[in-house]
Amino acid sequence: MQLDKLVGLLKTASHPKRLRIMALLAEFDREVCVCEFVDALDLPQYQVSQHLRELRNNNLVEGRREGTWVYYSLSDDDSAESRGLIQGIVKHLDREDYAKQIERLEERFRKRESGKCVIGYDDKG
Amino acid sequence: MQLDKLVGLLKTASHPKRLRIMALLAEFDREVCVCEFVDALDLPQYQVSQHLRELRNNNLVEGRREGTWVYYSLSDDDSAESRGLIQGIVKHLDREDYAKQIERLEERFRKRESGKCVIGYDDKG
DNA sequence: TATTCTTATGCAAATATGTACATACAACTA
DNA sequence: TAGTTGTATGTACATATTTGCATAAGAATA
Repeated sequence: MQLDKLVGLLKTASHPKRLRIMALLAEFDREVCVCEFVDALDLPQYQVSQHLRELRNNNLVEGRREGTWVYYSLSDDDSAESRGLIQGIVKHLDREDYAKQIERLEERFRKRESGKCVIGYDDKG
Repeated sequence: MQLDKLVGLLKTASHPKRLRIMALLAEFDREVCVCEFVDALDLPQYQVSQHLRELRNNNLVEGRREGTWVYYSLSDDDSAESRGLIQGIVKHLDREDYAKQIERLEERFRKRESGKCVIGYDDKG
């Protein structure tokens, strides 16, 4: 990987909220809806979108719109190499450190219907 | 690893100069003198010291003074876990991206006497 | 002690990043 | 078309990081 790209990846990953977003995506290896992140991470919607934009701009995640909802997953377009590195990084994160987030995300997954997200988020103001 | 610690590690690593310093340390798995870094990286001395301080503060490297000279190596005091992560990160760096630095460092190693650094650095102003 | 060499640090200016808010955009539904 | 809900973005402000420079501190040697 080129120096600049590796630096960009690390810089993007080195933020507590973004790291958790990536950890959740890696943990479940499954598409997650924006509103599910809002509830799981307990963040205002604009923050989730901002961090996802940052991750998108650095090719770490990709979004797929389905109607009103947008589902995110770890990027596939990008090299398998950077995906491997991401997995290698987030696996070092203590599970206790985001156990609550995992739990809340699972709770949200249970509320899906036919695998689709059907409810929004609690407004955090 | 705790969230904050992991974030700190990534943040510290996500700088082109520091990443190269760590890559060189990992590449040779050997103590490197400050003045050797100055020549290998072609950076002013104060910058090398500043980055090494940053790396030290985050427990990524440790310095050992021997007379006037100070030798740095990847931290051992710290958990083997973070050392493994560092190795995992720098191995993703294209060798071409710092081949020149490797070459210049090897050149400096050849100038050692009894394994000790005996010359200073070219002043970069 | 004075000098020289290697390394470290404090400070200020420039640059980048994070955060909050308002608001825009997109898609569905009535 | 208007209203509603989910998502995205632009802007402004606060905060952090980077950089360059001057200079200090540590250690050897004359």
